[in-house]
Amino acid sequence: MRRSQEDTAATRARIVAAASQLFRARGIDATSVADVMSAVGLTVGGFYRHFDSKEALVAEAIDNASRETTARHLPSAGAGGADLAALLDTYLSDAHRRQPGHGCPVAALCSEAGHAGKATRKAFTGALERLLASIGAVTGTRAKGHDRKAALFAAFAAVGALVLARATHDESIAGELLSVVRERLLEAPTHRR
Amino acid sequence: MRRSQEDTAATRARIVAAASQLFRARGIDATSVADVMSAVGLTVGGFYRHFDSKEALVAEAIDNASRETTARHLPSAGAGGADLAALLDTYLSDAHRRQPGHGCPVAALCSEAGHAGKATRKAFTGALERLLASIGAVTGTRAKGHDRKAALFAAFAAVGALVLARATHDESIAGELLSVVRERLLEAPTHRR
DNA sequence: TGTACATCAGTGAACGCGCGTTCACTGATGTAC
DNA sequence: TGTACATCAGTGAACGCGCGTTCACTGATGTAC
Repeated sequence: MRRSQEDTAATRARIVAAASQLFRARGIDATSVADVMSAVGLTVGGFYRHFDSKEALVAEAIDNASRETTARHLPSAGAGGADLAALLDTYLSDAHRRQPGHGCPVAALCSEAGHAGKATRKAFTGALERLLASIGAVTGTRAKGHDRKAALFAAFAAVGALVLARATHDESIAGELLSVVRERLLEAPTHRR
Repeated sequence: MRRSQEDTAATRARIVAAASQLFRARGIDATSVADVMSAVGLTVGGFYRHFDSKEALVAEAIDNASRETTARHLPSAGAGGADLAALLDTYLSDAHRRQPGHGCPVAALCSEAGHAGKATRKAFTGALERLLASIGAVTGTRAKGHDRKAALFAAFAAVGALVLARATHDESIAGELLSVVRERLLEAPTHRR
């Protein structure tokens, strides 16, 4: 039966939110359209009233996750008060490692997105650009040369360590990877205030 | 028809080699058993004379790729003559970025392996341990504290940058990621001889 | 060394299954008068 | 404001397809005597 415009918009948003979480947590291929719809309490058939294809949902889910996590990790972006070390510490937290479904989509989908379709890759590239822009916002847009490179270097190490820590299901290795990057950030702070 | 023992062993090795390349290049899910077998010039049916399941092949293919790339990147491992900067420079080369099928399996499968079965995750963890051991071999097994952490940090940054560079199909971003890490390695060498 | 037979690598077709997508249908919502 | 009708969100079943795996069969290889 037909629903009101508000209900329709709300349902669409719930589909994107559920997809966004499931894709990050279980992977894109491993999550079916039926999985997403039943997570929202609906049946598969209705999906195509909201999206043209699964890939359209994937692209929107990645974009949504990217905006959401950026806003969460950079509450004061632009104000210049953000701290790279603090941001990376959140990024490298056990909570982030254990809950990929609520975390950075770039880390969650990095090796899978490359094998996907054009729309998915485009959305992933957008998410990556937003991540790099976040580093820029934290180090200051005027920071160039060594400062900015050091910040990017630290960010890559953080993403790399998080991804590898998640991929191995050996808790001791996972813990070591993250703590090495954390300690290194404390030992040699990579940005100056 | 039955084949000689040598032929059988050779066929098995060719299956592993083809699988190893295809899984890294296209992804595990995106590569079917039929794809692998036809790459070797055989039909699907014969596959199960060599392996119990697709996952058994995946595990062996990851292990094979790991040993192969480690041997290639660390020809003088143990002799103490290897150079971390040189190793990372090879790792960050355009050739490595463009040919994931012949490169590091850890970088190629990092976000996909975590969603796979137990045997796959075990093989991936083994490959990761071998990668970390390589860093240890290059920095010297006796190196502890800051030196070793700096080396691991650099390695994570290299893996992270490579994976992200491959995931985006924006050539300019991809190139920037790798060059930032390369420059950073030259600016502030992360290991002492 | 020669012979008879069991083994088994590889073929090609078939299997059940889950996937993305489509479709006829229902009935509340939105719109035109 | 009220009425008649077009719209369309959601259902539930069906579709074609590709997947991993199985199986009867073939014929060269390996083995027992």
